[in-house]
Amino acid sequence: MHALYVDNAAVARALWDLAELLEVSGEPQFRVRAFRNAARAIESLPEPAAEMLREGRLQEVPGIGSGVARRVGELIEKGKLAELEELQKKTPRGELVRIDGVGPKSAELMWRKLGIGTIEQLEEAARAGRLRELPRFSEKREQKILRGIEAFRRASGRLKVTQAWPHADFFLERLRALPGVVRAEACGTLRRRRDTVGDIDLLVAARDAAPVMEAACNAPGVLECLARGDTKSSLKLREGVQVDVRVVAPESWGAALHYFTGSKEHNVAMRGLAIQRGLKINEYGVWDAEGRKVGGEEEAEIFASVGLPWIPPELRENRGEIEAGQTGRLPKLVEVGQVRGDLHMHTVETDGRATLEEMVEAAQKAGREYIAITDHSQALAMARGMDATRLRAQGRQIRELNERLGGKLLVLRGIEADILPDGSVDLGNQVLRELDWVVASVHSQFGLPREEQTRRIVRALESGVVDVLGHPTGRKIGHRLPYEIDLEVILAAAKRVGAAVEVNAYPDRLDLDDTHVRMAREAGVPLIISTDSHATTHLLGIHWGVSQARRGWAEAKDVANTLPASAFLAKFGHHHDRG
DNA sequence: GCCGTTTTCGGCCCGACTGTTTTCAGTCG
Repeated sequence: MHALYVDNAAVARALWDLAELLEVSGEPQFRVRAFRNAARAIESLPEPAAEMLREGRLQEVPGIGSGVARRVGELIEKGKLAELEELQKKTPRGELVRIDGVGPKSAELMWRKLGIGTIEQLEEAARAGRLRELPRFSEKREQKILRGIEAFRRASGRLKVTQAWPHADFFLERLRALPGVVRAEACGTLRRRRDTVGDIDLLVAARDAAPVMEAACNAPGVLECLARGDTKSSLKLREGVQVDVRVVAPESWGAALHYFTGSKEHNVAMRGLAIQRGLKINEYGVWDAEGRKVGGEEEAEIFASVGLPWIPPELRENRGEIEAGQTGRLPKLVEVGQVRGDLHMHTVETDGRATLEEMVEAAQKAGREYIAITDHSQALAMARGMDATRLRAQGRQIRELNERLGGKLLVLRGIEADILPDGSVDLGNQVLRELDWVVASVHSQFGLPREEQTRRIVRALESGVVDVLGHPTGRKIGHRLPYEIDLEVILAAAKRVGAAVEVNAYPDRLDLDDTHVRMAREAGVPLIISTDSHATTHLLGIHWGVSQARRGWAEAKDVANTLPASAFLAKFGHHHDRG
């Protein structure tokens, strides 16, 4: 049978769905967890699972055995899992467990007693106060569930950037290979690098649009063609993603790219400037009062026509970028190539999937000059957090490793220490002072009132042992809202004690986000962009964080880990006795 | 379902919080 195009994200998604449905069906946790582990493993594979399966190497991946391999095979052969479809028919309530505060037991109970099978029905029941009829449910619980639904909704229908890019790349590659295609790019929110995207907008420059429309609609993975015009088609992919493909003539490329990149607010402001100059900007070009075309092939021409330098897409939100351009004050945004250090990552010692040596090797390949190993501290029992003894043992390992590396990569002895509810930092100052690098993060008590949560974090910063506040707002995109904090107060405290704030590049987090980055920058608090890697492949994701920093107007000078190792250590090296 | 092997069976990160509990089930990380 002919093999279908099924990317790793799609395989992983099928496994996630399967795990979810098995969970609410009352399957043993271990079986459910096995599928989730496998899904995570597949998500972070450096190459297509389909290929590894064909070459018989898939089962070598930790977490993937014969069961998962068989299911991956079925997905590639048939594009679906019979078992999954069966469960979806029988067990429509799987999606309920996506809501923070709803687990398998509640989902099952709500289904059995109230017939609630979808998030929509759950919301309706919670609003109507019907959930409190259930045992162990209350009005308070209903409110919590409604908040969970809000967090889910805020990202629902939207894709995380990591999910969107592989689809965009897949199409771009195919489209660029077509004869007659001059250029092809992703635009819209994808090009502006927002943390989530609604749909995928692709722009193609070609003289003849028909072959492009043809190729797009018939690409593998296209479930249906929602609309097919002469120059624009909308496709729905099997994974539920919508892709819009638009073709323009090469001489309109720049104008169209600008137009479809947006944001709408930015475009409105730009067109306003054009009107002041007696010009008109549309997606085909820039036109003077007599209707003559005065530009449009290159994007820079659009900006030049209204007296602006080219503005990077990440800034195009009408948040002052036009004024900055007019006054020559556009920031020189940080670039991914400028990041030298990665200061947040985990190993098998706690909840990472790679060993210290594997992480070091991968970090070298990723081009880092220095890294910090920051496994969890003991308070995070779920991740097998380290006590002082294990931490010191790891420190000795790192010291030996540094000797062997001979300076090719500098490995800092670090930790991601829990900020306890009272604001103390797990493991205590004495132990932490032996380290080179301390990330401190909140992993518990997310629901504290704003003042208390703020005070907790400020107190941790004031301990003086914290180098950087990890994922400062705690959000998980599409799952958990940020916890309630007064970031201004926290930034002021960080500034006072000389601590940095993290731009966590992990795609589920992207925390700080763009607006918070800008606040930190304006408060004069250094940023640290780190991957929070739990596997070697995650180390390559630093650019997700760089994009958020760029959206927050960050320059290299605002990002401390763009410094060479020596300068970085001079800035943060208040510790001593470095290996 | 995955894993390891002194193991092809019998384990599988497990402690803390929350709410509603009158002793703990459910959820989270």
